Amino acid sequence: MHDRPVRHPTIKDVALVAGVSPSTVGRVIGGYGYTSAESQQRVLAAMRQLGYEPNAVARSLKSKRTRTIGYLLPRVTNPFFAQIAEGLQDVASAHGYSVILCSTDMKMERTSEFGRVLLEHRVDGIVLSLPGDDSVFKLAASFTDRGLPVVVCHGSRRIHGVDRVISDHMHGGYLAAKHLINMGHERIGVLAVKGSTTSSLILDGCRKALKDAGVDFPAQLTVEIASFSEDAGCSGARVLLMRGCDPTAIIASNDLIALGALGVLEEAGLNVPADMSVIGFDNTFAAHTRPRLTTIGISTYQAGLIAAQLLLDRIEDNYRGEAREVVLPVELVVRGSVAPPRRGS
Amino acid sequence: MHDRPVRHPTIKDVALVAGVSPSTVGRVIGGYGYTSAESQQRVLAAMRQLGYEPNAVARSLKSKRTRTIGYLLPRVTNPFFAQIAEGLQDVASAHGYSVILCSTDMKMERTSEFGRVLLEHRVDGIVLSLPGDDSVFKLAASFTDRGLPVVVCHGSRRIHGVDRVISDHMHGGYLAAKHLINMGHERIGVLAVKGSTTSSLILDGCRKALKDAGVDFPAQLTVEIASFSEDAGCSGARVLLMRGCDPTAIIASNDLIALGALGVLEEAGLNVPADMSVIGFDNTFAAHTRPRLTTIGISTYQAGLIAAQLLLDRIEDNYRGEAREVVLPVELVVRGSVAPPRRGS
DNA sequence: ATGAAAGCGCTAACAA
DNA sequence: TTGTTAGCGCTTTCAT
Repeated sequence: MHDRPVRHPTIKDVALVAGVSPSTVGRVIGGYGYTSAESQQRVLAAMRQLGYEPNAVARSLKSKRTRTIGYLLPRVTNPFFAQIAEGLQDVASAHGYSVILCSTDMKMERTSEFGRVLLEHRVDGIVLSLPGDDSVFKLAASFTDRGLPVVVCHGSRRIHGVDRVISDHMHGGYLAAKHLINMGHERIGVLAVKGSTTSSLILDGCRKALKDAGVDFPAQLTVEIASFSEDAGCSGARVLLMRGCDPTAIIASNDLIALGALGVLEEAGLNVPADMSVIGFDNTFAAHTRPRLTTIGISTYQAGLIAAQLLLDRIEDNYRGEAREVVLPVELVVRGSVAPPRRGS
Repeated sequence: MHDRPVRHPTIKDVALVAGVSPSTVGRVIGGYGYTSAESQQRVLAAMRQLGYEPNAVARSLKSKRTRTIGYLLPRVTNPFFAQIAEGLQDVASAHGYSVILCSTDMKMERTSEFGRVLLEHRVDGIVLSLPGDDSVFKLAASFTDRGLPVVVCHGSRRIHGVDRVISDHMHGGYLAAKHLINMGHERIGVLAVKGSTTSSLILDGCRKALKDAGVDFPAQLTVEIASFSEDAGCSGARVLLMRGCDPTAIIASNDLIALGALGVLEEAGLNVPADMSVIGFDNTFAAHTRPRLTTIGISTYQAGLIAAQLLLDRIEDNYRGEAREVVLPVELVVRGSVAPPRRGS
């Protein structure tokens, strides 16, 4: 119980036990240089006997590489980012890298604090999934200035000189609107998050689909909401219902928002999809709602994998060209929240 | 663009610019020993001028503390663990610690690999949220053997000499069953995960409530399922329906399982809660389903906070006594998936 | 109040 | 093939 930290055996201890010099031990462990079969056996035996674990800290000090990457995100509890994190981590650990989690809770102060810590820890690279306000640019600069590779994975706008993985949100918006139009809808409300690049791309997509179909899209049908949250979805849906523009369908900027809308519609005595169709976005919660949400599927896990890959390319110096941009395809996932509009409405 | 890693300024560079010795710079940064106001000013100015960031790696090598903790969990994409992670990280970062995320995907091999990496990285402590099979004991021992503090946060059984934070699952089972009994239910099916301590505690709680009420609880009403997943919930619900024991309510071992059951019931043409009541467990998805799930609320975020606190106590040597166990209270969260059983059924 | 110097554990250039 | 040595950036003891 009262076992105070046992000193870890060092390369020197191993050398002593094996009866060779520390550098020979180093060579065996590192697998470089020449070592006789005999030395190898003895070193290996000594390592096992002592339970030797190489000290990554000392190694990093020497090599100036920590085999550690930082992931800055709004909140891990949002499945969208958790899935990215999972992807990141899978690739990272397959390459012997560890991931430091930095869930910023969208607080500016915490974010820059995390930035400082990551810098001090001398991480080898950073993945960013943060909303695209100006502070992100400064943050990213604080990394790139020091030659640290950065990859943006969803969230912010393009940052000069930084690799980026995103999804084709505009096409997502297009697909959603198209689907509704095909079902016969003509008055489609959109819940868009104010200041969000993602939302404005979705809107662009919707506009294109509506224009292609020759359907009108008055400004009234777009409601600006404060955030990508269920609460914001509630308020947004209420506003939309009260505007009197009489929509027969709603496109939300993410599933959480759609969830809020679903609740409000239920309260209002409207049946989904009979009285009102709803389309979500991102496919995080869509399978779990009732009715199940028709939504736009985003390959978040995949995005995480690719982001890690791009980052490792830079870290291991396998790529040093211009900033790359990977745009992942999205897909319409049809479930049960869309139906043709009621006749005469 | 082609900015290859710029060398970080060191304490020596700062010393040179400030016109003092490296040790003086060290004293100013570390805030120990004596330094004249004048030196302080010059050092601070030099630091700012050079954009100096202390090197945590070098610091750790010297101090033998990395201010880093590891979190081993099954999957970040499970909100239950994501919430714990969030809590952990909040406390950790408030104390200047970073969290290394180790999402094991429940693969034994990956788990021990992560263990090795954490050991090599010389983390100061470890939080474990892993299922309680025998491998966890070995894993935990590999840490404690080296004097590394470990805290278990949900998941496994008690590990000798290791602090632990859990929730009162048994009482949760009791509350769930009691609630159903109060509504008039007498044949309550339980979906229990095979080999899970949590599930067996929930079962114990149910048994107690049923016994208190003098209600029979034949073995048939308990279905063993393979995992805490939606799929397992589906299969479990199907089995339960086919057994002919005619339950009027179901208690699931977590919300995800309940979700699966909800789907199966819907397919079977059964209305929830009119034809069948359902109670979830853990309150991760409950608010988002339709009907909204009545469930047992677990304070996961809180658990993360406390786990981090216990761990930091050990790390900073503020506590060195016997293993502690914190049992968090649970609560019944009433939503819309429970109603009295149909008359005559 | 400040500087010089040793050493944390490892790597790597050089010597033997 | 192996050993010796210097040094990564920082902390800290010991002199000054």
